[in-house]
Parts: sequence; C-alpha cells; structure tokens
Amino acid sequence: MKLDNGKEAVYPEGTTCMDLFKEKTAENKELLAVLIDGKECDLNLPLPANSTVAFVGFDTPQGAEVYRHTASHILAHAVKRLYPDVKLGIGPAIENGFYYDFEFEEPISSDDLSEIEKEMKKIIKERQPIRRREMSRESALQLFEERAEPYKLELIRDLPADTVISCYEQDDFIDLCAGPHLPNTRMVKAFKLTGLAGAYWRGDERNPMLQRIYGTAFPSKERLEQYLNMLEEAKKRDHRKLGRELELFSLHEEGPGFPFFHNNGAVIWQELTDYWRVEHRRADYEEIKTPLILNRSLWEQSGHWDHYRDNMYFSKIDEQDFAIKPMNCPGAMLVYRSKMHSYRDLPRRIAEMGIVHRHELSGTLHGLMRVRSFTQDDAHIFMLPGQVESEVAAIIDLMDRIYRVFGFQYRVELSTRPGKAMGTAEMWDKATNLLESVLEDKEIDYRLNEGDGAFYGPKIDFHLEDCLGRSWQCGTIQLDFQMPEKFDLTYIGEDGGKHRPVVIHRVIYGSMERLIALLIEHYGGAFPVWLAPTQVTVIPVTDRSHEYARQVYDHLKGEGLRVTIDQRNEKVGYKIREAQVKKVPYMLIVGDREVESGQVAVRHRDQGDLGAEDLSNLIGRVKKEVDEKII
RNA sequence: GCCGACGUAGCUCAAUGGUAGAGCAAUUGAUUUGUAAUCAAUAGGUUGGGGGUUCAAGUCCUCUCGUCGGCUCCA
Repeated sequence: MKLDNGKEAVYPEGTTCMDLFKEKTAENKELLAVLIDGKECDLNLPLPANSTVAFVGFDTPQGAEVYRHTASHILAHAVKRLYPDVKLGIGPAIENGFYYDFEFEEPISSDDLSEIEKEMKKIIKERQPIRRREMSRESALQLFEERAEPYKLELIRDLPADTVISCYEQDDFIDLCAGPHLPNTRMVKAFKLTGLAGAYWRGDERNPMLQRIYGTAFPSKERLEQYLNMLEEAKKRDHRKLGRELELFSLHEEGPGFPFFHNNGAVIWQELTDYWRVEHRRADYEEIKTPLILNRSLWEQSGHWDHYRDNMYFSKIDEQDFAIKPMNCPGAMLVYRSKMHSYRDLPRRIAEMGIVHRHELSGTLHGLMRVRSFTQDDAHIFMLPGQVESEVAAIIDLMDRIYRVFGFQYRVELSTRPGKAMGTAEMWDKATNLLESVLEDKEIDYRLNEGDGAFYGPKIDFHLEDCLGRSWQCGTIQLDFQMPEKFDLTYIGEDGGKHRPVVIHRVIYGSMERLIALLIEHYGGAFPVWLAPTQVTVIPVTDRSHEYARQVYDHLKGEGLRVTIDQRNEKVGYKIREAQVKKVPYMLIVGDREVESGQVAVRHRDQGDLGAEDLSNLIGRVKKEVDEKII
C-alpha cells in the first residue's frame, strides 16, 4: 500500500478503508473521504492490494462532494420522516451545496423548510451510522418496489448492465446511490436549506415537475456563516440593484424583457461600441446595418421559419407576413449575395451591431442578462473552406484580447449537434472536428457540451460568471455550412467556376445588454475611468469658490472628459459621500486654498485624499487612464 | 411555459380584518460649510390591476400583470 505522503505500508488482507481511516483521523479530525488511486471510495470496502491511498478533507473537491452528498441524504431522510408518502428523485452535491428532488403528495412551501431543517438536525444528533449495501439488480428493483419509489425504479432500469448497484442506508432510510458517504450523520457539522424550486424530472420539460430543495453544508458554523455573508455581499453587486442606484437602466411592466437605458448606461454602451469599432477595423472587418423587419419568405429560406418560429415576433404589412429579426444572419447573407465574389475577395468579414428580438419564456427573463430584445455585436465571415481554421483562430485571439481589457475570466465550451438540426451527420462531424482541432492547437481548456449547438452548426462558446457565480454565454463562434446552401452563396474560384463559401457567425461581447450587466457586477459599479459615466466631479467647498469651480469644470469639459459639478448648498462631507456612493472615480475639492493656489484637491474613490495638484497634472492622469483603459 | 415566493411613497421597509406609517431621496427655508450624511418645515399613496367575501380588506378568496429563486431554454 502506498500512502499519499509517499510512504509505503503493509496491511493484512481484509483491512478496510475504514480501519485505515480511523487510524488517520486520530491524527487529523478534518479528514472526510478516502481516495483509492485518485478515485473516491467507500470506507467500508476492503483495501485493494497495491493501491495508492489518500485521505482528503473538505477543502478538496472530492471531500466537499462526499460531505454535501451526505447532507443531501440527511435532507431526504428528514423529508421521508415528515412526509412518509414522498417520492424520491435524485439528490447530488453541486458546486457550493447540494439539492434533493421530491414529489410530494401536496406541494410544500418554503415555510416548511425550517421544519425539515429541525428534523435534519435531529438525524445528525442521532449519529446514524451510514452503511453501504451492494445488491443485484433484481433485489434492488424489489427493494424500491416495496418502498414504492417509482423514480428510483426508473433509475435502476436505466443503469448499464455492468454497473454495481449499491444503496446507502442510515436508520430506516435507504437510497439508491453510488456513494461514497461519510461514515455517520454526526459528521455533518453545519448546513442550511437555501431554497425551494421546481425542477423537471431528469431535466426534461415533458416529465413531471418535482420540488427541489437546495441547501449547503460546511465543516463548521463559522464557514457556513462566512459563505452566507459572502452571498449577501455578492447581492450588493447585483446589476439590477446597481443599475437602479447608478441610474444606468430601468425595466418597466410596460415592456417586460425590453430594457430602457438611461444616460449613464448609454454612455457605457457608447464607449463599448467605440472600442469595439477600433478593434474590428484593425482586424479588417466591414460594418453594415440591416433592417429589423423582413419578409416571411426570407425566414423560410433561412430555415428560421421551421426551426425558430416559436421564438419570433411577427407583423403584417400590406397583407403580407413579416417577421422581426431574431438573428442577423439572413440580412448579412443578402448583403453578401448582392455582388459577385472572387476567391481573392475572401475572407470577407462583415460585422453588424444588430438589434434582435426573441420571444423568450417569461420565466427566464433576468434583468439585462436575459431579455427579449438585445443588440448583438455580430459578424459573419465568408471564407474559402481552407480559411476556416485560421479565421477561427483569429477570432479566438480577438476575443481573448478584448476580454483581457475588461479583466474577465472566461470558460470555453464546444457544443455539438442538437436534436433538431439541419444538414447531414458528416457535415456536422467535419465541422465539429475542425473547431476541436483549433482549440487543441491553441491549447485551450474546454468543456464538451453535447447536443447544444445551433441548428445550423456546432459552436465554441465563451462563458462569463455573474456576481453569484451563475454562468452566462457571451462570445460564440458558430460554424455554418447551411446558410451558404440555403442562400445559394457563391464565389468564383481560381478555376473560373462557382464554389460555395463557408460562413462563421460570431459575437464577442455576445449582447450589449448582457455584457453591460456582467461589467456592472464585475466592477461592482465602480467602472474603470474610460467607462465611468461620470469621470470627474467638482466639489466647491463654499459658494465663494463657485466661480473657480466653474472654471475647473469648463476646462475639464473642454478636454472631453465627463464631468459634473455639485454646487448645492451642502457640506463637503455630504457631497463627497454622494460622489462616493455614485462611484465617481475622481472628486476635485476646491475651496479658498485652491482658489488661492490655482490648484485642485484630488480625492480618488478608492485611494482617498491625494492632496492638491495642478489641474493639468490631474487631466494628464485621467486621460492616461482613459487611453490605456486602466482597470 | 412550469414550480415556489413576493408586489405598500422615487428607494429600503413598517402596519391582529378596524383612521396607511418611518428612514433616505424630493421641495422650501435657515446654515457658508475642508474629504463618506447640518437643522427645520412641507409635500408625497385608488397598497400592481380586475372581480369577490365582509358592517369593514394593504391584510381573506379568485383571476390577471409584473418581479425574484430555480427548471427548461439561451446572447
């Protein structure tokens, strides 16, 4: 037996992991789970010969998973005690917690969670030993037949033939479970039920909806508190809250999912699009504008009528059907097709800040993150088949360059052929392999997302996280062999004949709305100077300095900075507080001393009082921050 | 769309089925202020909307709209 500290040890045959675990926990009480050759393993199993053994605590992914998975069993156990007729779904550990799905006879409400918590505490106190039982498929089926658990029966029937079927048992509670678990319930030290929500059985909306109870568990009350506090802090960065407080945008009943940008939000929008244009011109993109409303025939040709109709809005003009565009691609196709192309013209990169409307389900709307009308920083690249790899690579580079400016961390996913897709399996395989090879070449870590591609092709998605760690898709690169066929796009090749170009759809920001939401949360409302709606505010101390303050203000405005002046009859502290709350980067306090010296007293929102300096110095510093987009 | 919760002044929140209230913001006045809230006064509401129960509804029932947390979906 090799131990994780590199030492080797010999144990008699038949020694269980538990024996060794007891020996180890005597030294370190925080250990939770055993890894045999790197894999989690049940403690009651005998130690396999010649393996490497490691014991891990809560601060490893495996340890936390075992810990929280056990908490989810305690939850199910408590629910079973309180509601004997409840049917069990599944109950895994997830990032930061766990959940369990139940079908109740009568739906419970969030008020019932405290009762369930109480029962869970009881079970923990009872120090119920947790035992693993392996059984044949037949006896497992019989067991859950007797216990009237239809969902468990369905799970057992769907398990592959060679799976070892195991159950975990504590007191009279038994659950189908691969394990492993903690040895007893007392080891769960601190937990809290955090939410109640509906969830379709097996995530399929055709299946019945179960009630999902969310919770989290930590090895100590302090760490639980710490986590809950962190969540509270994160909520202060919520873009919906900051959006209102900083007067960036508003949402109204009159337009659900159709956000209103106020001046402050619009300023950020402008800066973002200005920067975007600079980068895209540099990367040899053209920019177009296409109509919002287009004839039904176009959508039939593009395939949207068949594949995307449920999400589209319609209108009738002169007795003819029109649709409000849900995507920009058909417009770009028409632009491409409006002239002849030589192979020498390709690749042709056509960008468009395109406004699209999609009828998203009402329950999915979420501030600016998920709306029904949004502006995509779209581009369609028309290219020779041989140019695909270099174009995809160039987009990834541009994406990384731009995300870096904001200081974003992102995750990459590769999405493959969905259920309702256009085109042949061969085309899909070819396209998917191509994207994969670019990712491999660039040595980018990515997650495979089976069946999540667009209906016209596979895609590489770039995900960013919001203040609560929820992930949102922003950038995407979608390969498309379909649109060129549908629109009969051609170019004249070297041979003088007509050939089919390949199309890539791509966005980098994703949508302006979602990007702005993420930026608000990313910066907690304290935007870098180049994006800040107000960059500098001038604060006169008394009305004796109003005239000088006005000169300073005019000067800054003349330099093209976004500046305000606070001439209200209030004390300096009050004005400073307000500017701080509004997260204005620079406050210039001018009183008798500054009038005298011809300087300004600079206060930075993070660094505080920086003392007096010449206005020209301050202007130089602010402009440098703007130009270099310093975060 | 589905499940659960919520909706009171611009914002944050009070109000056993019995006269809708506070703080901040706003307005007016006083105060001339030096690095995160000066004092006082005033105004502000068909309690999201419709219907019902009741002598009486912010509160109970019902429909509806919106919001929040999830599921599904997605930029």
